[in-house]
Amino acid sequence: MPPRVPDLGEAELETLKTLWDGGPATVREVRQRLAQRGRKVAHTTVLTFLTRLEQKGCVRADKTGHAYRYRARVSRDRIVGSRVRETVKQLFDGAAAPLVLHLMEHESFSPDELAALQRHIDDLARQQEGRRPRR
Amino acid sequence: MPPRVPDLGEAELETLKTLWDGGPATVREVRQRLAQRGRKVAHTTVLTFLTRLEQKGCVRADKTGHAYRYRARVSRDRIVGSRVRETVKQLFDGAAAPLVLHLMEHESFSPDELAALQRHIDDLARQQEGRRPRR
DNA sequence: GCGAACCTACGACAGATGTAGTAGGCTAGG
DNA sequence: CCTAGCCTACTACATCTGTCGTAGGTTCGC
Repeated sequence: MPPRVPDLGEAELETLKTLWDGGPATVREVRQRLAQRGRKVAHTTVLTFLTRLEQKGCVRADKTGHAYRYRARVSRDRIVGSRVRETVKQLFDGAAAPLVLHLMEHESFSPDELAALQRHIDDLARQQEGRRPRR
Repeated sequence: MPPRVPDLGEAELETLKTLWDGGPATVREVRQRLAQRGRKVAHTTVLTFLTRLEQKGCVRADKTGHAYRYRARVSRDRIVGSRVRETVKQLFDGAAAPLVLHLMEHESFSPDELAALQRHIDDLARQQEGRRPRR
């Protein structure tokens, strides 16, 4: 439904993540969260991030007390989905399967993760079988 | 081994792709290939892309005849690998499994692709079994 | 030998992004 | 009340990227 997911810079995304993970917060708080994640920037820099995110429609600012409190207006899923799609498009011509293969070949998985993936893929396969033969 | 994979802009990546896919080429040829992919830009723009890619160490220019011929110096795998890693890091804190799950839930796969993925994942699982129990 | 065609080196420029300083306003404690 | 602190609105600026135009050298056909 939402018209379009705007492009976000790396720092902007990082900022948004602090809101998804820690809930609504003031500039000061966001700054602390960013610092914990290793991004140590000036107070006004954080304000800039938040302001730009607001212009892009990704966060909302509510006056509470003396300071504004910012909260995410787009879900993590939406952003993640669009970024992943973007990557798939750029690197694999839009085909997801090659990316999955790539990941299976170049990244490592714990036994648990592997089992989960197996289960998931089996489910997908079953769904498809159930749909195709059509009786 | 290579020190580092430099950051590439979207257009730069697109340009590199034409070299991977079609082999070494002149500015003129690269321009045509880009046009076919829907990116219609001026001759000098392509030259700029190629020049920047050269500065970043991604392509090499050989004087052949009157015009330079550019060829990729980094493999597609290296670039793809680093981009994927980057994405995984930014969106999933570096864990590949969640991305695979995400893809399985939000993207679609043909029966063939599904089968291939299944095979692949089973292989991985088998490998792990064989390594863990140790006899 | 000349002009047309082509080639590359530079310089430019706008927009996006990361980063920060300044200035002026509001708040709360004394 | 008045001051010390905190808050936000602006402005600024460097870099990176995508896009070109101009200018000057090279080549090739005639």
